[in-house]
Amino acid sequence: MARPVRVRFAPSPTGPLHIGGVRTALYNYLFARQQGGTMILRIEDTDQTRFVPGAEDYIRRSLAWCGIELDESPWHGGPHAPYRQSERKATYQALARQLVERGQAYYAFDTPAELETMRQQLLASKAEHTGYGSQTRLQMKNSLSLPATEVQARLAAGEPYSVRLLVPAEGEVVFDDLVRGQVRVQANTIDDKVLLKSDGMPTYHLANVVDDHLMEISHVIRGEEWLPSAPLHVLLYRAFGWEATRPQFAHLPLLLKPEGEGKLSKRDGDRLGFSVFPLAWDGGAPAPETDETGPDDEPTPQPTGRSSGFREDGYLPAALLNFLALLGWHPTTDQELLSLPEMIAQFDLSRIHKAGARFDIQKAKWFNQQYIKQLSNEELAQQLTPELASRNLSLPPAKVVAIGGLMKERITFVKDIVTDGAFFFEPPTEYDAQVVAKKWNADLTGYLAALQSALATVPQLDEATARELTHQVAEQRGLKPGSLMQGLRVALTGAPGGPDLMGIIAVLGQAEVEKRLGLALAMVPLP
RNA sequence: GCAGCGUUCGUCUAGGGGUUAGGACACAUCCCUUUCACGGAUGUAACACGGGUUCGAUUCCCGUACGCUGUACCA
Repeated sequence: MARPVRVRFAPSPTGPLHIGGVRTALYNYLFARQQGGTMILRIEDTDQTRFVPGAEDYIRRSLAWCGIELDESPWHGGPHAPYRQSERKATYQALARQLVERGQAYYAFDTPAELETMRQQLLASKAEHTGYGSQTRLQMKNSLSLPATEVQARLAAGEPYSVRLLVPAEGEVVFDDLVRGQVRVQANTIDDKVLLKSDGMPTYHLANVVDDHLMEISHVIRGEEWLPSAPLHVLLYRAFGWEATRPQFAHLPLLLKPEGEGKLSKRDGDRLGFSVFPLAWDGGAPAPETDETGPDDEPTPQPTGRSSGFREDGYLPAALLNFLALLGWHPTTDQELLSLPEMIAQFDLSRIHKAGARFDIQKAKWFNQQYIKQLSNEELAQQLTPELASRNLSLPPAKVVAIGGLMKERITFVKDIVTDGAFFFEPPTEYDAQVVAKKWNADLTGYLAALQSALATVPQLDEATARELTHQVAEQRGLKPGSLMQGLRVALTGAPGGPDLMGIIAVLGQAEVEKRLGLALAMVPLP
């Protein structure tokens, strides 16, 4: 029982890594780090027809961006290399053969067309069991139903065959899931699943069980979509005689659509305007999503091959991880802002929720806002600089830092500074109509004009002198500063609200303030 | 259809035989701010339904409904 914790994240390179996959990877990582265990990444690329170039590298870059570190992987290597299933083919074949020899599995010669025909017949006859199993296997073409000589002949002739698991006709499969507790299933409801495909590649079931065993995986933490096949996997461990070291299962709740029914899909992101991928993806057409090919589904729109990602949308990796971690798990306290080390310290498989979690992008935004607020002005400036550069805006570093400080508490994404704080970079093109109507009178224009000429009297315009000057000029004219400030703000920025006015003036600088005052004055519609 | 899993505010969730059922997002109001935001305070809002067990059930059991996942030589 006290065996070293070894967990794995095992994605298929069939397209960009889904955000649900990121959460699965995160939970594995949290558990591994907390237990002082090992985090392994294995590429499950046994379906050559769904292989997408670039997907594997996308997975690597995504996890790296998130800060999910791997101890063993195709890229890091490790004691159980290779970590790509396509490179482990011989192992699966040998083990599958072993199973056949021991009578735990058998050869099947049915063609896909024959299987389909049989399925239709069984469905039509309303048979109790429609799968390929104890009730039906003797009606099929396999080494159980065919004479041994014919089996040998077919094999010798090089006829394509698959290997299927011989599932016991009776009995119950029982196992403990760390999230769901005891799960029990009647063996006769489990199909004789294909283990080895006729192309010589293993199916997920075989490769997964074999690799988890060989790689000494202690805990299988994966999505709930695998729960129905877990009993089959238990049977496989049993057939191999690996029950004693079988990993413990933990099946995670699914990430659901924000509205409506079903798993979160790429379409939801497109429709509702958010990403479901960590990084932007432009590596060609993603493989069709398997969760969208059901017969009742509306036709899947042709994927554009291009999707935005959380990174490009402006999310900080720490915020994304925090948001994701709480979708299905909750610490013992009410604390919601959790750093990675805090999550590692508090993570607990037994506190994972059982029901699926709807994906609410609102909350993700809130997390991002919180994490931006925690950034120092310098850190924020560092993030802001490339954002500015991409829009051909350039400012002295000190001003970028100042702008960051001014805007930090009023943005959700760093790039919001460019839009919400556009006035930092160029004069307003229009002035808030309400304020103009209410506040732009002779008092104000006189004040603005006086302020404009007074600007030259101060050596430099920092926040303190700005405050001094703006108030002084008002008092000289017998006016209360308070009544003038919003007018001044609109004259300078065009907007009725925003960050501290004196801070804005300081960033703008003497020359720019004078220029904008002139601009505003020229606009004032006075009789 | 069959199998498995699930069901606490609109959403993420805490809790658990006796609670004013707690927190967060969102929403609303107020305070702070001569602005806006941040922050603070307050408010609206939930135990799917029906039986049982029990002095007492949202909590335990059974059933129903609903939902999800699976039911591929995809993962």
